[in-house]
Amino acid sequence: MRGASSGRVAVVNAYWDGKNGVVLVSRDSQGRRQRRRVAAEHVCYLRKSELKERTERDLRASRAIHGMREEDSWWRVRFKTRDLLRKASAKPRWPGPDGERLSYFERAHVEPFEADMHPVRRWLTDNEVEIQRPKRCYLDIEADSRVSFSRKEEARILSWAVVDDEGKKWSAVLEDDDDAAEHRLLMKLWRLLDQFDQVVAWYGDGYDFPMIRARSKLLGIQVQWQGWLWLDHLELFKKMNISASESGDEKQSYRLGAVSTAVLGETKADLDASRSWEYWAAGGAKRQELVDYNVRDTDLLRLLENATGYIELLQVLCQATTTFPDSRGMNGTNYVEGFLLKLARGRDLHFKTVWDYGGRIPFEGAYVLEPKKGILRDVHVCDFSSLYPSIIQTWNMSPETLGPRISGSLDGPGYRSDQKWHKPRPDGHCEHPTNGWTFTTKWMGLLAEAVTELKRLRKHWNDLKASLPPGTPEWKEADRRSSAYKIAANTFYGVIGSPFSRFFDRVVAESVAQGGVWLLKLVLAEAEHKGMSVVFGDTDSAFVAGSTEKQFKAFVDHLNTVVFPRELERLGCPRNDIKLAYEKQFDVLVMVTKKRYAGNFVHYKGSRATKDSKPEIKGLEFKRGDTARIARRMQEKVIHRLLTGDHEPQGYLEMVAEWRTSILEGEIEMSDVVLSKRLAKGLGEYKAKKKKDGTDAAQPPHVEVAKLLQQRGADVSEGTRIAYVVTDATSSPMRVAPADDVTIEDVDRHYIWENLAYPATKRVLEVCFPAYGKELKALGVSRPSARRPKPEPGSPLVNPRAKGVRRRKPPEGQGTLGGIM
DNA sequence: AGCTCTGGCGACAGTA
DNA sequence: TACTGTCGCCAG
Repeated sequence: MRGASSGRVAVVNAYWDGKNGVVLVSRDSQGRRQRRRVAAEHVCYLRKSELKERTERDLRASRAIHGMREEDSWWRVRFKTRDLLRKASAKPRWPGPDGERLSYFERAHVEPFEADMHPVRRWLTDNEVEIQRPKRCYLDIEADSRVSFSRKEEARILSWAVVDDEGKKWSAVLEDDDDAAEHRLLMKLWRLLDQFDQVVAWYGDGYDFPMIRARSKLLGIQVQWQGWLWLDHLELFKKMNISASESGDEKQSYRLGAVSTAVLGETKADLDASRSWEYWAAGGAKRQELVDYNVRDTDLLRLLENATGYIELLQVLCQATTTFPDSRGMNGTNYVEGFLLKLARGRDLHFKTVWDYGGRIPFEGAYVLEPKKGILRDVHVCDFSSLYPSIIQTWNMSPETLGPRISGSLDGPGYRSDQKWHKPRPDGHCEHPTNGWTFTTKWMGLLAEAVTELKRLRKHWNDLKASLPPGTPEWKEADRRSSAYKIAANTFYGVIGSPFSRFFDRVVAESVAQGGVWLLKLVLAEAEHKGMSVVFGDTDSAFVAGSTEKQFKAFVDHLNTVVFPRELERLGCPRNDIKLAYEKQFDVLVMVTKKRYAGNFVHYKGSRATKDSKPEIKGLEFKRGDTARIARRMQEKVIHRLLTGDHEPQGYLEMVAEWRTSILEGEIEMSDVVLSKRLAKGLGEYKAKKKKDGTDAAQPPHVEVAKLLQQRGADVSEGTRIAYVVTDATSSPMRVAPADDVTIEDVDRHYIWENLAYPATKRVLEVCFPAYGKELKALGVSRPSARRPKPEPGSPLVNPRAKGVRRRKPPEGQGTLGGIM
């Protein structure tokens, strides 16, 4: 075993027992699970220079203290329990006799560092540790469907299925509807799980995990819950897939069925799980159907992992950051902490205590250029490779490398806003280009080192991606992995900017972002200087027209070899990791607004686009999961036509007019018009505004619908997607209904056209054909207005059949939406 | 053991 | 009709 020979301890899991022990779980060379208990260390660090003799004496004499020892310029003070440590270091809930809310250490004028650190993280940090690959299984359970989700703990578990990595399957089903049978069912599950370390379930954190935990407790089954790595596959999928998914279709639903269809082309077993009880109660073949369904569903998780590799990716990330691959391991603050604390060992560095959230401290972020809108030809795009990580490296930015500020604005009475003060830059420091802060160059900062490894991994997948034709499945796979490392690398910056993190440093975070603003503006200015035309830029990318491919390549080279080195040297940067890359060219680019555009590739990093290459679409409704499908389809159609080079407005007006008629009069499917939005918080947390007359104002439609669903006992916890339709948009607030409550006949057709379907397409056409604004606008009106004179019968722009009037059936066998569906 | 960040668009409810 | 505040989702 590698762990043993290199003096490292290999662990597959570890947990705190809640008192004074940390339990280490390992796999020995035969693959057997071993448990070992070590002491939990409840520790904080105090600066020697801050600790007064009197306080030191107090601490030594205190019965709360286990002991203290010197470590370089720090005192490491070990408390007997975590509670005692918290008492000494956290702000007390109530004021003391003097009316002040001060902790013991605050009163002693010494700042405790890392006091809140979890005992497991403490152990992982202080020891040479290797995170082992867990034995993984996938789990899914079926429970009594008669019990509403909100009372799910009262539902009896009917069956479970477990599948391992190789596809070996286990399952069991409830024998009788009583506690003894359920007890047997769960005992079988726990005995099986005992051979695994990691349990993966879809929406596990929201359903399966709390469920088996609650039922086991209820039935008196004692298990050491923390002995497993519980991983919610859905949450992981969302985190990793968000930047890889192509259209809003993929985001509309994260139900397992929808995701597996999108990723695997495979549909969930055909069984209505909301009637699980009936299947079970019927017994015999019906009951077996339920079990088969349960097993197949579980196996989908394994197949999904085979197709995406996301769990493997998490494994890689966790091993690199000394973090366990469970749901918490996905958390950025957590794995960044793991990585940085390890890196800080032996550097005489410790980090602040974060018992409580210190409050938001906002800072300035990236620069987004107002785009040139409409149809643009031959646009070249360059972008900085891993911009924020490179900035961190180049200026050696890190909380502990921050030096003095040497310039700033002279604001106050008597000064103009552009007047600045300056001091000379001290030796051994480099200078931020715009905010006056300096960073030492005498040693390498923690952040810079951390970022280097992630950049290396990302480069590997990016190189592969660039060698493949854009849009192909291999390209997408490489893109997915490269995105995951990008997410991780950018997380380091994000965590520095997060007040929840012990590494939070507003100055450093803002310096990173503003370094990016300065660099991007350098590029834009240079392009203008070279006579090119800048059409857009966002954070780390510049969109430029008026250049040939060769010229643009030379332009990028010039920046890399002349401009950046010159400017960075002027600022005293110790190194230059800034690299601009020629990313792609579009022959047609439809620019709608900031962050919303569609482009047709000529090439991507030199790889020529093929017939099968899909266009790049960003930010538009097509990409969004909270839009109506009909809006996405229409917009997609228009975008594709525009990108093929058909820029004749008349054809588009006709196409829109046809769609308009179809939507107002033809047949539409519910799935075309359903809206689906996530509850971003619990229902009670939404702002409840009062109207001027003192009555309650309406909340957003999806929240109103969620309130209704809650009354029926449905799951409306944070994160739930609420599917709804608008049944009458003429009233304010609009009348809405849960999608499952109504049929297409109940949906407000004018609303569909005027608000759901057309606007997304209209905005695209408006920027492309500004001369046709009037016509495009007129097409958007369908509802007869009481104010307007009654339209002539047969007028092309007004639907003669108001809502509720029976519609004629469309001709047999004809697509109703002009063939777009 | 709850929490990467900022910038930005568009939908709605409500006000003036 | 223009504007404000809240919300969700997306770009980077």
